[in-house]
Amino acid sequence: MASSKVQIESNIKNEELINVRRQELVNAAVKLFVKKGFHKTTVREIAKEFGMSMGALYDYIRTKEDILFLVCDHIFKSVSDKLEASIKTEKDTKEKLRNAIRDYFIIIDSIQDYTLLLYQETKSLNRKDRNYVLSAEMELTNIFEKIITQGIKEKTFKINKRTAKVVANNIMVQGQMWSFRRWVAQKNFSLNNYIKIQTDLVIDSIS
Amino acid sequence: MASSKVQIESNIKNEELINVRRQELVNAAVKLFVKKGFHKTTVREIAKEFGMSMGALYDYIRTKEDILFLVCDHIFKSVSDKLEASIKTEKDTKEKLRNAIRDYFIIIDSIQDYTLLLYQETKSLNRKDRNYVLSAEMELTNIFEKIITQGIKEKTFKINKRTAKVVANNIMVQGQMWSFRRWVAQKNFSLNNYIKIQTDLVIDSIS
Amino acid sequence: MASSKVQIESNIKNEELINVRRQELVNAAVKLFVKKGFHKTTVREIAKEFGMSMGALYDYIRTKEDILFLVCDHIFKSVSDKLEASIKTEKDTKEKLRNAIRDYFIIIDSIQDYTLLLYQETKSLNRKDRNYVLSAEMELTNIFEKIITQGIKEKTFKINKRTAKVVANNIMVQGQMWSFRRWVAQKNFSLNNYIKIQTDLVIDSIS
Amino acid sequence: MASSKVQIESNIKNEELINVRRQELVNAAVKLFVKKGFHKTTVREIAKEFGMSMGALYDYIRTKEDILFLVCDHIFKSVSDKLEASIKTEKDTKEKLRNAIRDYFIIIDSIQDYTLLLYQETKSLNRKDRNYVLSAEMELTNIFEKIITQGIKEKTFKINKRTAKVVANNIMVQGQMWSFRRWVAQKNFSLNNYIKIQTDLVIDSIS
DNA sequence: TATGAATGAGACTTCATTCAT
DNA sequence: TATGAATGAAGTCTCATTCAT
Repeated sequence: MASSKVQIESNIKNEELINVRRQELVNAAVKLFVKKGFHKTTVREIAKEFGMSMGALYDYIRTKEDILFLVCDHIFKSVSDKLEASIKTEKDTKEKLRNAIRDYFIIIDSIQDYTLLLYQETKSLNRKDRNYVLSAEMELTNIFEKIITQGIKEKTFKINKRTAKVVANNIMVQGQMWSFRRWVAQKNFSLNNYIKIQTDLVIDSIS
Repeated sequence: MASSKVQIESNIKNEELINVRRQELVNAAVKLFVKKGFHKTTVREIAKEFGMSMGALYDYIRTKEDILFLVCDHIFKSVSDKLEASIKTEKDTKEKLRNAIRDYFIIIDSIQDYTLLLYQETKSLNRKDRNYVLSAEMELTNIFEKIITQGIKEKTFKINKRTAKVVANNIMVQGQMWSFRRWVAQKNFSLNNYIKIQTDLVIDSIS
Repeated sequence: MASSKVQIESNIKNEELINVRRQELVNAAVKLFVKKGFHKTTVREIAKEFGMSMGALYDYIRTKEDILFLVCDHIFKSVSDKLEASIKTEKDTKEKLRNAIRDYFIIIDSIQDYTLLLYQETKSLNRKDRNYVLSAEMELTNIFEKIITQGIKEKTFKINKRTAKVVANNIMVQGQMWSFRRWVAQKNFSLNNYIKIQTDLVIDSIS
Repeated sequence: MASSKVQIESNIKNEELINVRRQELVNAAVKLFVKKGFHKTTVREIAKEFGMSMGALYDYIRTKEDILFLVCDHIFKSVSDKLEASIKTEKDTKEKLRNAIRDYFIIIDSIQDYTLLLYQETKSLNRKDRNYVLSAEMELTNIFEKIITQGIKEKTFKINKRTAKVVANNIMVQGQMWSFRRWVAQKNFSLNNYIKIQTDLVIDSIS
């Protein structure tokens, strides 16, 4: 997996404790960020949800922005881990793509609040952290691109390589669309429905 | 056009003056919002860019959020007006869809900073204003949906009506993708290139 | 006099108001700094003594350190203005030096709390501001050095130029001593007494 | 020697351990205080430099201020011990004064950072500790006063007793001047130079 | 005796909004 | 109608000190 070790400084020496507490912190923060957005959530609220004092919270991070980064990193890893696991299966390429799309959409659906958060607050990160998140996103996109490229080699898909890149990106945003256009997508379709329609459209457009 | 008259209260009686000033205000604000985001832009900065005092600014709005709404409304109307104009031409349906997609993508490209802004800051609006913007967005989507639906009737497109809705939404987000995934889209493709690839994919998937 | 215009940014546009308010601010701050020192005085306390809200206070300065600088600048100017005025009189050189020492010591005595403050808190300034204050101090020292140097030329004083520099500095610190060693100086001597003794010692050592 | 036993409470029973550790503590703290000043140095930093945990540190002191007191006390004793040792020699009085001044200036020079610290941070001590340091300072001054007084009795020096007190204090501050006006003193003179000039001035003024 | 995670009060600073002029 | 000084609540972050282990 990606996992270039996140480096956020901490006053705490016990590394294991850092990991445990940061996980708790992410859980606390995500709940609030989803509800109110990053800017309207105060550190005090996060500390309260975190169940510790403000001082203790700041033993695990340096700035409020660090919390957002931890959250973004966590969300990305959730998707990434699950998707990579699902890819491992042996299937013919077209089937593999169908499955990848399906699994990806299901993952997105299961964490849709997070997805929304990820795409709305990324811009609040500093340059370095934002780049980290973007490159993480790109890794995900590459998974789809690779499958399609393989299909091209096998003559399963009749598009060129550049188009493959566009299609891979389309799949990504169509997944995200399920979250951030939920007012139209989820009002009109069941998840299975939506998956079937989108998958067919994609396959049709490249076969 | 859409334009259910925006209702933001003002101290000023002269309606024409209100409109002129608000347009200036939008221009000032948009520049700053694009650069720094809504939350990190201060009202003082807006007033300065606006070229008036804080007091004067507050004669035209009630809260900072009102400014965001004016901006969002303005952006949406820009897109909407231009797109509706482009639709008016008499062509066969497939050509009409191609043209609509092309024009839409070109509009998006010409105001890509605004697009980004629209999709990142909408959540900072209050419920009422957010719904207004969302419904405006839906109107736009409907333009594409209608063309496709007509194509279905004419047997030009061989998909069903429900799929038409998905395709229309896909077109919308693929246009937006040009802005908010610019780091990959615009790095790899020219606008014309991108338009051609996406249009072909769409047409292929529904023909 | 010195008065290289102090440049501290302000939100306020009316320059005269800035000057008036900053003078009030200095008066408020000095009282507290003298009593509790710079670090132990809170901005809130200063605002209260200042008689305005914290927000208003921060319209006239940028950081707490700016307040310290304004105070230091004000103290220095008080001494400098008064001393330069006293030098203007026409007298023979030895008498001129006696008078300058006397006036300087009297000034120091009249603002001894400030003197103490100046020499204890200067280090809390940033590099630029500290240098400004130090060079202001040096200007003062130069006044004495010049008188002595003139006496040397006139053969009134029989020391060399390098020693003159030391003597000028000695006069400076002996004046300051009246403040920061007050527990011994002021316990044992009246101001007039102290002035006479120190002046005689200086004159004796260079005549 | 002076050394009215310093009384700072400790959790530790083993007195010898206390002394050893406190000496280490002083060494750690002095380095930081000199660099950043008392207020800007955190207890955490001291503990780190000290090489122990925060808890351990607090076994040897009660408050942060205690550390400052230990440091001040240590500095004073360094000067005091060395100076008293140098006085013991048998010489005629004038020579004895010359030697005492020389030795004092040399000591000051060797610990000039400490000197600076002592005179800038003393005010941060509580009343009791501050008085202790001041009286320690006075003991030092007395050394000079006694030599001069003896010279008066022997008719070597032709000033009165009250003036002797002033001269003794002048010597003290002229030594300190070498540190806290170093930007002018040490830029223009070598230590030997400075000592010679100041000593001659003093001797001339009282002979 | 030693560790270091945790506390919590309080510090500095910002900024949307108001209102006397 | 316009100005801009003033408000004051709230935000982020720090740090001396404690205490369970």
